[in-house]
Amino acid sequence: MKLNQKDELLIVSSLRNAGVRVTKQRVALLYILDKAKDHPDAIELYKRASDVEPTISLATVYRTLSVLIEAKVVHRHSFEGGGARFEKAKRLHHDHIVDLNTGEVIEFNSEIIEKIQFEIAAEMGYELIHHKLELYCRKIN
Amino acid sequence: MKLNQKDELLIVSSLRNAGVRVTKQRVALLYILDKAKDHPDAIELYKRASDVEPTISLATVYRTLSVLIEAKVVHRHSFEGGGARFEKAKRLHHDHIVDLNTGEVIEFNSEIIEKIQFEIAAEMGYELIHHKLELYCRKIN
DNA sequence: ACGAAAATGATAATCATTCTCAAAGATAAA
DNA sequence: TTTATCTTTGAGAATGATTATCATTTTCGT
Repeated sequence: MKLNQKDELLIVSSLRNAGVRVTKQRVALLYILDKAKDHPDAIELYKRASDVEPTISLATVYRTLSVLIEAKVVHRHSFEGGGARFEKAKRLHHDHIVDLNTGEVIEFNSEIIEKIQFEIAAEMGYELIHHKLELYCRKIN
Repeated sequence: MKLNQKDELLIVSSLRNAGVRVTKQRVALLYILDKAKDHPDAIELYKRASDVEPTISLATVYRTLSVLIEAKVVHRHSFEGGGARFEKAKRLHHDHIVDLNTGEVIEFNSEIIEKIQFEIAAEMGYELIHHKLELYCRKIN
């Protein structure tokens, strides 16, 4: 699969903006992450990115993920019962519901919880930098 | 180190209560978990349990942890930047603040957040089974 | 105490992730 | 655009955590 010029420009400027060198492997991976509607693991990202840029290797997928996480462009998750999964950072923060039956991951966000978290951290003498909230659930019915 | 008879009886009945067979290795590990004030990883538990029961192996530490987690007697955590860490389940649920500078883990709990979580899950058509909330913080001052 | 079923230690195997290093590629300056 | 420097890459080896294997030992209801 080939990515169009408009997508390519956006991705390239994201990378520049993140202060990292632009390579075709990085463009392919970030493109795939941007397009993903789920939360893939490293192997799955490798497969998908290989379709765009066959010269990418698994080592580079891991290296690039580390770089993008460092630059806060990508988030790493380690939900129960499995390896690390990744997603491109979005404008607004969100947390996750994990369906214990299907493994599906759904996003949600709660202003109230976010606010209380800040208060709790402050009360205990801490500045909240970031957080993770995972709700492990089963579908009703 | 040797554990006294009172401790031993308590641990043995915990194991019986959890519906698992009682072995000296399991007693040693659960004793160590019960005594721990921190959140050790498997190797650290292996070291500490070896002191009580030198015949225990690392494989048995992992196996027993799985058994105790299945029985809901132990919780597994995977905080950012490190392997799995374990703690004995307590009466009341709690969440964790992770000090990004020291790695120290502090427990807290918030009735309000717990309540909102249930509401959010219900709103989205899910039954909340359990959850994980981790606040990554830095000490103020 | 007996016997079926389960747990154990030692070690091999697996799995995800990181490291190594020579070659290729990206960037900035000329 | 050519060059010089510094970074990134692929391939595969290495690592580290966790799980599986299997012969032997232990548990526990009878």
